[in-house]
Amino acid sequence: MEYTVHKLARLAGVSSRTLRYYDEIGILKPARINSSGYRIYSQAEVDLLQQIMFYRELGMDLNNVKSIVTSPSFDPTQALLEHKRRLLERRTQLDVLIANVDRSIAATEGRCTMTDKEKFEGFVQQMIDENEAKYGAEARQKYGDEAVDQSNARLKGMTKEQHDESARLANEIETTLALAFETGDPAGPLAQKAADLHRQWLTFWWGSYSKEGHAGVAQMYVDDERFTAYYDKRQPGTARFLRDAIFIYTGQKA
Amino acid sequence: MEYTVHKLARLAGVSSRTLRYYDEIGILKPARINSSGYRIYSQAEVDLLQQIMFYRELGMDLNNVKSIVTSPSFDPTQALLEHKRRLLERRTQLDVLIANVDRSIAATEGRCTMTDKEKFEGFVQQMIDENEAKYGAEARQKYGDEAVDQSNARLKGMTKEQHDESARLANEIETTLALAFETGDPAGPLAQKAADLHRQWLTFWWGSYSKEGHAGVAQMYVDDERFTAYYDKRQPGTARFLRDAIFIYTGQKA
DNA sequence: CATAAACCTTTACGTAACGTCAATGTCAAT
DNA sequence: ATTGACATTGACGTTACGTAAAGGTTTATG
Repeated sequence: MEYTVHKLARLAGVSSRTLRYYDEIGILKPARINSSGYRIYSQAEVDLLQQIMFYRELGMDLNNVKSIVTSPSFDPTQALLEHKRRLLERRTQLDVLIANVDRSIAATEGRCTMTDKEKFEGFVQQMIDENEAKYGAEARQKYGDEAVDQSNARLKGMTKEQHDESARLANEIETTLALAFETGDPAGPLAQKAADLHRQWLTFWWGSYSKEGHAGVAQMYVDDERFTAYYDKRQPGTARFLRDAIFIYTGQKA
Repeated sequence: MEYTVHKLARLAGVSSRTLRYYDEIGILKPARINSSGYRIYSQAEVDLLQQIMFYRELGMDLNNVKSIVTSPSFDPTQALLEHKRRLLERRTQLDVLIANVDRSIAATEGRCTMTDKEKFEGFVQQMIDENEAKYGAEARQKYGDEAVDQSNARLKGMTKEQHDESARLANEIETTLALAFETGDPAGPLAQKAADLHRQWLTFWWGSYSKEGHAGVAQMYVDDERFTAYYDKRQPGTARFLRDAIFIYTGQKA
């Protein structure tokens, strides 16, 4: 199937100006130009436009999108998986916002009180998202393939049950950690429970366990922006808090 | 509690430039200016900023936001209820996008085909949103309460409808599954129909769908005695049969 | 066959919501 | 007393298009 600008624009729900602009900045060029100078798009361009729109939906600026989709190592399928991960993240952020608005409604009715900080929960995420959009591409380029390969290899070796178990653990870590963070005490029972869950989770992936390795990973959560972003996505400072808790758990000096 | 620009900015996760701009365009003026010309914000401004940020999150432009929040008939509590409605809408749209990306992944793996139109499902909504943002404020001012009431009714109706739909699906799964079990063939059309119904049912509850999740649940039906008991209550072996059918449906190896 | 409607083209200026200097003043703490 | 972190007001820059102008092409219709 071939499309002119307007046809493709209507299909995708964007303006023809947008497509011309995308051509201008070299992010989406038509398959060919016909004898009258009209832009003609075909299958590959339809799929690429979809990819671009996923990135845009997730708030990435066109410059970044361009550097990703024009990269020779761009893998559409991997990108789709990444889109899905980001969309799910976005949905949990939306849930935080919805919880926020719920509490705000309750507050106006005097059914509860909110601190000023709580009034902006779920919005702050934006900053992190933008940060990810800015540095994410670069980080992917740095660690990308290596990390992907590694995790894929592990994944193949795991049975589905193991996979489920690890997912369950990861989930429990997240919720326990969120609760522990509220207490503010990395030595407290909740934080130590989170650390222990994290040990279990790690043992899954490594097949073995060592206190040194555990502490090392914990430190990495603070040093490596990718992990920091992941753990801090709900509450900034969570990565650091987890590291502190794990240091105490492993008996490491902080 | 009183805030300077920077303090309030950090609290809300925006830049101080943004707050100065909001002052400039008259959308959020500080409570007062101190003797050195500093902007000082207090409680009312914190709450108003939250409102503004909800509108912004939903894609409304500042001009519209201004005309709403500066209107003498602006009702913060009503606005919060409206925010919630819009956020929930936004979430269902996100779910459409997630379903889209799921199908797109399946398509790249050759597990299904997609029309070009389907590739942009969930994006198109944007246009409607923007349209709503443009003319919504005006319409609300004109029809305000009536529209709100209507949408509230729709929400209530929707949830009941959804509830009914899921019950209907569950019922259909049970009968189809019973018939399919008679055939003894988990790859047959009846069993596959049951698997598909089960997918629909699952999508209802999860808001999204993934093969892995589907297969995981299927395995759980066999592993967890509570579920096994439920599905086997009529015919022992039904849980296992359903799992096999779903594994075939999702293309999983049994 | 003409002609209007509905496309397409490039060029170019406009806009929203800030980001980012620059030049300057204020405040708290060492 | 000075340093560093804050504040102020301009003012120009940027992104991702919108919008209009001036014109060529295609297609449907009288």
